[in-house]
Amino acid sequence: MGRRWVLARVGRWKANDWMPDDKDALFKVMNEIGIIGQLTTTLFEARLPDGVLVSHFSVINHLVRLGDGRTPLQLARAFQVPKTTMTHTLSGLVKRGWVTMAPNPRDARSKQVFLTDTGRRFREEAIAALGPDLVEILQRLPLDPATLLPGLTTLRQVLDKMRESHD
Amino acid sequence: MGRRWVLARVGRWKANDWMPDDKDALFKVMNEIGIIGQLTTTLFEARLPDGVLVSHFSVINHLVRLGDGRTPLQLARAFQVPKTTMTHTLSGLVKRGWVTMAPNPRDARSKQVFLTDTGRRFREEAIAALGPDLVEILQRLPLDPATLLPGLTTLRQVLDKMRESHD
DNA sequence: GACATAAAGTGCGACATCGCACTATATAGT
DNA sequence: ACTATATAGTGCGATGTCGCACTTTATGTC
Repeated sequence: MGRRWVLARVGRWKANDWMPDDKDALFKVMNEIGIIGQLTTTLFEARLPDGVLVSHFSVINHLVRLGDGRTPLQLARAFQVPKTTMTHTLSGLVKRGWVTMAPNPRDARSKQVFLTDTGRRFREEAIAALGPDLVEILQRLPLDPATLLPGLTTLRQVLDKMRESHD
Repeated sequence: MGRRWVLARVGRWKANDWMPDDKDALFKVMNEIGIIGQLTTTLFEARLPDGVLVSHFSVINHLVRLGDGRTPLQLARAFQVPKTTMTHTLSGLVKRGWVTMAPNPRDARSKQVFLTDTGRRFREEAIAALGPDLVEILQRLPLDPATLLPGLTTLRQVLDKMRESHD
């Protein structure tokens, strides 16, 4: 189990004691996002079968939505993880019978990843298992999550672009 | 190095093919948040000295802001990590000379964590090193980050409350 | 005060992440 | 075609995260 740190757990900063307002606000936003991401991962992972990680679900989900037959490297790039990490994650999926690996007829260096029926079923069940939590959050949340989406998407796109232009 | 997965890297879902609108929106929000958290961690860690993690900065920052003399367990709770993880993180801080550990005079089972001058200086430098990135993000971001803050804070509070009431 | 129970910290082992280096294959330049 | 370079995948080792169990000390009960 890797993961789970955040810039600084525990909210509330005295604004402006070391940063101008806008930098301070951005830092706080990133901080809150880190915490929420941490809590979300923990929450979701608690709903998955023992030993199954968000990484496993994410890959299966990706294959269901965008189509299987992808190569491991394509998946590694899609998730922005090193290819060694993807090798490891895929080996777990193979072990559980959720995907199969086949040689890529177009390129003998490469492989293709295919979903199995069991794999698709795992995704359905994981989504169903998460449902009640989403409902509970929605019940407690005094705002429409859709209102947050545009701003977050914009922020993500900015960060993505920066990553591209920097490395 | 632990962590770094997100519900599903790669944006764009066909809305509504498996979830009602509001659940779908919430899922997307959590997804974006996971990705942003991942990118933020990577970005910040690239600005820290080699081998220094966000966890190290977070603990030092916490001690500077809320005062040192805390016990390891208090810190573990503040960051929502197991106490073994905090032991490990603190040992790294001691090794680098950024904190010292002293027996707690109030409770012989326990210790207290104190900042050193070097530790405070590390924090200053880390913040300074992150500054240019924050500026660049602000320049590229076509919105005021402060507008995102209330919604995110609300969402975090809801998730925090749920965690309390569930375990 | 003696004793059961709880709490603080840590050693250890399991496992995830990821950099490095290596093999096998593809592609480019001549 | 031949050779140099680049790319796909994986083994290995280092390190972070975290559950379990253990030691030491505190607290609560009689």
